[in-house]
Amino acid sequence: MKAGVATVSAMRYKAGLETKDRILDATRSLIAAKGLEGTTIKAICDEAGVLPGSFYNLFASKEQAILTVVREAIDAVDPDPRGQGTDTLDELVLAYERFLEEQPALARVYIRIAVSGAATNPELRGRLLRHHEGRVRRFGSAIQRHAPEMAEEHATRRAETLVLALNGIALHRVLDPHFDVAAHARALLEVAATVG
Amino acid sequence: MKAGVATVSAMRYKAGLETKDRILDATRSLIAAKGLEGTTIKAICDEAGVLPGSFYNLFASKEQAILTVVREAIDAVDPDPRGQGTDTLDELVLAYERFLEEQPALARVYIRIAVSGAATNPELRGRLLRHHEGRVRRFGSAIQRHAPEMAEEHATRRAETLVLALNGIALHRVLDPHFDVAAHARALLEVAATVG
DNA sequence: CCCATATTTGAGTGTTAACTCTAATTTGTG
DNA sequence: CACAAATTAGAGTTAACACTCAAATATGGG
Repeated sequence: MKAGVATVSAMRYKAGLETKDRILDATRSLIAAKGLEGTTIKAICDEAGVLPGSFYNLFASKEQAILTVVREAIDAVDPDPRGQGTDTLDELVLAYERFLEEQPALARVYIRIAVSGAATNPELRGRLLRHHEGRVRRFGSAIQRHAPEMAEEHATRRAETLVLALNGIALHRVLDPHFDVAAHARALLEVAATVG
Repeated sequence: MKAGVATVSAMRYKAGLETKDRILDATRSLIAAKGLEGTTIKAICDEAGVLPGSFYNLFASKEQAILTVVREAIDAVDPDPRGQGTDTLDELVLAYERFLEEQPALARVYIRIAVSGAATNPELRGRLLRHHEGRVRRFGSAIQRHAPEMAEEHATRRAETLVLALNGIALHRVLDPHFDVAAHARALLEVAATVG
């Protein structure tokens, strides 16, 4: 019955599953709104309408709840990581643009964790770097599909530049919620597509 | 003799000035290395070789010390904000590249604060946004100087895309200290310069 | 070298953080 | 509907946090 450090409930009843969802919802919106510093157990429990005892019945630690939300955010950046060879560059950029527009909380979590959490958690940093590399590969092959005459090395470099620029847009969105993500994503796409 | 909330020393002796420098050095490197969460009074004092009483003799609060370092970081991003009409685009990009390479601690402070501190401190967010706008203007006029036939609106948009992309590079540098900033800054410049 | 004042010391304050524990309650199943 | 297990309640523990203060010491102008 013991499962590592703390005993976490097996969640056989639906009440537990609903509570877990409420806690994750609260954690997600708190990280997005206040950052990691403002995301305390008390704040999470207040927002979720739950007491600390219930929290620790479902999560071994505060970090575990946060990491669950972070993994969710990382997964949400790419809509379909398995389909590796069909997306066009336009589709990839548009997908990221939609992610930023439609899931702003997750997008903010992604950026916040990239700069805050990665400093103290090496495993998380590795995960983010691997995720970045995967994204560059996808963008690179989309570029090569669009312009087959381009050398692979050149395409990869251009892909990385593009991904970094998109992250710059996401970063600025954290600072300025009114920032027009769509317009800038398209401006970026225009630049990237024009150059031979 | 009272100066607001707490009484901060007048710093007439050089001992106090040296201590203040050590505290600011410690604060800067701690924010860069561990983020805001890891930057505690105890950590600052240990690193600076000082006791809490000395800290509060020189700073009214922890926030004041952090804001001092943050202002320093914001100022360091632009080498000469007054010279408004002589820099070329190459020089502006190169200057940012050098800032990232030569003052990595300040660069990390800048990025960390942009996503962490700006959430809770509206005044800081406003300052960062104004700073961003100023940078976009400088980049925009450099572009127009280089390509006078370009419409101002178009130049401004391209400038903003470029600044955002550079911030994306700085963001990635926080994640990966081995990241080749120079190569990517130049790749970006190449793309921006090629397009008519 | 005096002495007003700047600076440092270091123990101490109150608060809040994460987390624990036992008892009470709710849930679904045989 | 009974009962075993899951879930919740809520007070309590421990540690770390930002910050204070009175006493001791160092500084440098006169």
